Amino acid sequence: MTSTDHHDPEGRPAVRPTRQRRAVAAALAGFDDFRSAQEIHDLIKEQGDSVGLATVYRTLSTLADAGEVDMLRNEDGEAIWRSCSDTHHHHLVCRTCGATVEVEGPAVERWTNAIAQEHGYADLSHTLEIFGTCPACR
Amino acid sequence: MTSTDHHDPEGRPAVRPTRQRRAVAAALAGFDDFRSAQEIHDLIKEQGDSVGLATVYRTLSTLADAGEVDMLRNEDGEAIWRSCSDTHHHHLVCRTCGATVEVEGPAVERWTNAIAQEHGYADLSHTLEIFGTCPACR
DNA sequence: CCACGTTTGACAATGGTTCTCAACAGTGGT
DNA sequence: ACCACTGTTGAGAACCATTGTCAAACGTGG
Repeated sequence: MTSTDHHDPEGRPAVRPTRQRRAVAAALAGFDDFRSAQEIHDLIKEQGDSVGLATVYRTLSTLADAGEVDMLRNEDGEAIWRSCSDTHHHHLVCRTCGATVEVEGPAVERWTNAIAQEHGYADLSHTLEIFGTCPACR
Repeated sequence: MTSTDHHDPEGRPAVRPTRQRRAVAAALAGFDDFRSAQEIHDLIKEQGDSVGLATVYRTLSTLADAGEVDMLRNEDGEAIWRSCSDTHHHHLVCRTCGATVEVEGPAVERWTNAIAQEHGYADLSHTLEIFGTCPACR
């Protein structure tokens, strides 16, 4: 590795700050519930920007890999996204309006780890999402 | 409602025992991990039967509504199915071979209910699935 | 055996997501 | 400022799981 490569000291490939990525970030900053990629794409359009749908998907995936956004699936299996805090947590999502409460469950984390170890499973991941109807939509 | 309608006393529409539904049930009896609708469709073909893919989907949905099979989504958002016991439970699923352990989590159930009530959410449902690598695939 | 409502299957249609690939745009060096 | 080098983008095609359509086939109770 020489001084001419475009990687940072940790070896990650360079990520360029483009107009499109800024637009996606701006859109993400504009809501705090979960939205689909298409909805985010529409939001960007409403903000006067123009970013291709494929780019929205690419950017969201990248951000999710970097841990900067949460991606989860609604009851239909569609991916929905939002920017998130950096601690591991779960969500209580309103089925009707999408209002989201971020919840932590240390007890749950411990429980899943215990169960998995008990059965010899390694390299764990888990999903825990609660769907319901929020007070405003009742 | 007269004696001529084809509904049972509870008002549920009649469900007819057809060759196709028997074939799906037979296929479901043949494995105890989670399979996609397409895989189940293939299994039926291997068993010498022939059932349309749309019918497989319809039958699986019906069985899921009736609580006779579990449907959940893998990490790609695809629906996967298997016959299940009748109590509410969660799953520890091997990412590689699909081996599944059915686990109960009364503590988790209580926790989700408490969290939801605390925030005023009603009409709850929740998903909790653990993915990992089983001992055999390690 | 009949009449009626249910179920099925072949195929089209949907819809979310990813792929393709040529045009474009940051970057670091000169 | 200019260049060469790559990472990035966009339009649209391609994918693929899932659902809709509708006429033909089937199970049921009478």
